[in-house]
Amino acid sequence: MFSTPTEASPRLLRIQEVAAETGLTTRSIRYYEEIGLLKPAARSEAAYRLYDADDLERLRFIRGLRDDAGFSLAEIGQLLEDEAARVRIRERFRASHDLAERRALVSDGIVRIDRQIATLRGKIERIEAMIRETETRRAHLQGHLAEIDAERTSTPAPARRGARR
Amino acid sequence: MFSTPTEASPRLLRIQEVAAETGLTTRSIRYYEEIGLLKPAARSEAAYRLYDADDLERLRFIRGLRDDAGFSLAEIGQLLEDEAARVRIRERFRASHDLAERRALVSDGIVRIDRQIATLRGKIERIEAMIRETETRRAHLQGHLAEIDAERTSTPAPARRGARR
DNA sequence: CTGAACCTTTACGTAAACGGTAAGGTCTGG
DNA sequence: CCAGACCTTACCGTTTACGTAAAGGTTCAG
Repeated sequence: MFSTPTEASPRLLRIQEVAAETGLTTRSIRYYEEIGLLKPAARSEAAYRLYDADDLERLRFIRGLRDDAGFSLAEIGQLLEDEAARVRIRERFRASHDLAERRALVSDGIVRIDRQIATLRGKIERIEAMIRETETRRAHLQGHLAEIDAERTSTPAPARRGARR
Repeated sequence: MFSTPTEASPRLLRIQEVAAETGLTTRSIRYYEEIGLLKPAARSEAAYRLYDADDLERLRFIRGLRDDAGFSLAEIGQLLEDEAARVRIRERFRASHDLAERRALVSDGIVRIDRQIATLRGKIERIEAMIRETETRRAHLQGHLAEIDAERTSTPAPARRGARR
């Protein structure tokens, strides 16, 4: 998001390279642009989409949220917030030589990242709650098993008609 | 899944009550049946779907997997495996008075639950990996911030033209 | 015994998240 | 200079996970 302007842009990738790099399809990448998840850093003279390292990172993050965390693209949009805002912020940062403003922009970025982390932690907690419930069911079955075993040791033969010792 | 036959079925619920109880819609519940996620424990004389406590539990679990964990219904189907198998197992359990067979069936149930827990843990690990990556990005921004602050203290005035001390 | 509130199946509609293809412009090696 | 491999927009098709409505049977309180 915030690359210092002293480090000149190393290289811009075209969509197919980005697809190979991120494991997404070109179609998905264009679709994500369509629904406002990200805009390529630039367009070539011939209107080719050109992506920078920030875009790559963002796309990998999107992919993780989709595949690993199981968020819908709508949720991802909320998590990453408005792409328009991102573009504005990025441009303001690159344009600004005012250290105070830069500091504020970077500081803001940290706040947003913290929100993302909190959201991910929330998801983990929900899944952990499910695990606890599942473990309760497991314990229940364990108890059941013990019960059966008790009955078996007291009446080891294939006992017909409930003999409780 | 394994309710002892001595405890008589307390009550069977119709689809709308189940919907209220689980927070699903009747449509979803019927749809889950359609794609083989669960079959109601019984049908009334008039072919009304009738659900027991096991079904409720399963539906709540499905809902958790869908909403909290973000699994697709296909993935949920795999996780819970074939509903046909579930029905078979349930019936074999209810029919069997052979303690050895019962024990085996219950024991099998525990194995399946353990697999479910492992899958959920896997999901948590993937999300934790994402958190770690996000924290790396956060650290990067933090560094950037410190850098700016260093520059600001060395040249407190709105310094034009990079003065590194 | 009737009407309101359930239920059934069947079927068509829809939003999300893409896949595929057409029609055309661009770029690069031989 | 041109073939092959890129890229563009545009549009239609598909799967998933339901929503919604139609046409009819069931249940129960009054």
